[in-house]
Amino acid sequence: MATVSRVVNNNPNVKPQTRKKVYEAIERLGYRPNAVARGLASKKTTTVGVVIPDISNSIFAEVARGIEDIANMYHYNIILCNADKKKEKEIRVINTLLEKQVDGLVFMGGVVTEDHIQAFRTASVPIVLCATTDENGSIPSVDIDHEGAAFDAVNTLIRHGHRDIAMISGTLQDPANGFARFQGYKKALEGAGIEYKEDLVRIGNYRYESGVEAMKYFLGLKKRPTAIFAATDEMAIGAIHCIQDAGLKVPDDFSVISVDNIRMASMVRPQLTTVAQPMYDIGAVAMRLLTKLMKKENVENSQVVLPHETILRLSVSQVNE
Amino acid sequence: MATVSRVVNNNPNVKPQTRKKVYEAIERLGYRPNAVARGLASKKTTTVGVVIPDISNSIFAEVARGIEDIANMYHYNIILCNADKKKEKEIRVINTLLEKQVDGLVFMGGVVTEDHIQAFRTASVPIVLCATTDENGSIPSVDIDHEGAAFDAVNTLIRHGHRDIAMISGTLQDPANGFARFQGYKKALEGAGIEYKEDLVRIGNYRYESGVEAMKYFLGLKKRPTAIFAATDEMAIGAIHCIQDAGLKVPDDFSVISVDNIRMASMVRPQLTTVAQPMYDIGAVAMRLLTKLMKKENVENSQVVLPHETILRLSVSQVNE
DNA sequence: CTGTTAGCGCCTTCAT
DNA sequence: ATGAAGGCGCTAACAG
Repeated sequence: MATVSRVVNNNPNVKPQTRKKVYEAIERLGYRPNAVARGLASKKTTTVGVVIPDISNSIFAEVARGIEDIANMYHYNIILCNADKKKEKEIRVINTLLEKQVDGLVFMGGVVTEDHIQAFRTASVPIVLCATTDENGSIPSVDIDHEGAAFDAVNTLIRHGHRDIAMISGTLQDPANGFARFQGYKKALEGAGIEYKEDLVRIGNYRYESGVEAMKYFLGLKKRPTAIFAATDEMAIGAIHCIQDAGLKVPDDFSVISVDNIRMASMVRPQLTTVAQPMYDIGAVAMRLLTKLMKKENVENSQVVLPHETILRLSVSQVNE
Repeated sequence: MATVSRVVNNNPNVKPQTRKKVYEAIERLGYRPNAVARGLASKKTTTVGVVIPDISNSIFAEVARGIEDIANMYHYNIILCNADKKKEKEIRVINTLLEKQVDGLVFMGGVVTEDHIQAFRTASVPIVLCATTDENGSIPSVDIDHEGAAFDAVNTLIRHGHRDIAMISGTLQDPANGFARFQGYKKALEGAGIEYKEDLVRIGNYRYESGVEAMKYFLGLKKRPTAIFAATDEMAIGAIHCIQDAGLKVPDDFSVISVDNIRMASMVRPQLTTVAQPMYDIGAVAMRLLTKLMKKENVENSQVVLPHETILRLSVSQVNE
């Protein structure tokens, strides 16, 4: 019994011959170790929980791949739980995961509220935020500088001579993808001495359709903007199609730029100019950080901000006077 | 101790007053039940494992949503494991999931080989295949009729007067998305008395880029086809962009049709005509089937085939002579 | 309705 | 290098 345990756990204190015999018996009997019993006895499950806000969002899917590759590398299993963008469900899966005795948790995307912090606080295992942060930075996290990314996006518009720049924003309640990107927009305008006009901002929900809607509104303006900054690629693509469906052209009639660089960004015509966030790396770095935390290694910086990069493609052009 | 167990498990045999007291204590102590210990004692984990071949494929993501909604409805947790389209990894996660004592397993997408069947055979819990089937139909499954879907797609091309119809296929090793769809193509041609020509078929890998490549090849043909049938929407979209980048038009110069109906199909211009598979429903029905199996209810039909439907959009037109 | 008693299958000392 | 024994936290009979 104990010897079998040793063999299964690669404990060196087993005579090679015995080890071989055990393996044979395992094979013959079709023995499969019971991870539940093992977890109970050893108080470790070698699995980490990952809560993903929306499985059908390709950004999170890519982040998840990064998480997973690193997890596998360190021999952790991961159990992914979808939370459907619902706060209530997020809290629920966090608790479920904790009950399942995961050795660590990564919380992806999503707004981190006081209730989340509360749930995290009761956990006895390390937690890292991934592609999101909490406002007061008390929890280890890996993300990009959303405001900076937005700032850069709007600035490339400005450098192309645009001054009438509209924004399709996400909800301002969302500190990262929403509010921070909006702040970046405002600061870029301010930096260029361009007046901020409220009717050049529409709030969308990050998805394609809301990009279409917002653009319809801008097309209806008496004084149309010459460029559109969308908080996400999906909304930007919606805007592009709305423009095209109206018989106008990108970038001739409107330049459009956004933030994310999802796969689809290079699968539209014209290909989308956008500020890329390193999705895979965000996941990978977050998981790496978590492994350190789980091993109680001390980490110097637990609030990591990964660099973004502007990808020039074909949806932005010099403004034509 | 036992009483606490009763209240936590909603056993009715507890005086309401005692129940209340227990809840208070739970609250006060911040007690969180240990699902691992519970699983060991009760021999049930109320979780089902889901292996997803490729988390960044939106089809599987949508199927997963169907699985999840139904799982939640029946109070099962699900643990999603990505397998990266690698057979070896698929087998590994199946075993991991089984070691974790899941109460059931859904295996999504992917080719079901003899090795898979072998792994399934050692399981003592029910398994259902989802968006795939095994060749001899010995395992419960939920899928569409891939051959029929492809047949319908090619037929709508034929009804629009096309006779020079090329196909961008998946690998013929894949029985469902590959071989079956290819068979549907051939049968449709046959049914219309059109000769099958080998150089009108290219093998892709289901992804956008391979659609582009295949289309480049067709554009280079001395006698070009007038219509393209792609085995997946992604490849179809690649083909469309390849056509457009060559200065030609869809559907004026080429009609294109495919199978899947991913979200992106209506997010391209022209919007893609395609044969829709009910992704969410495939997941939902599979999970429902699994719940029945787990409860040992008897099911009449464990090989369910869901209907597909042709969605006419703008990428197919009458052939111009 | 509530408390007592065995395990669930494994890991981990402690002897041998 | 191996075996014996206790216990991980909970559920499931069984008494009372």
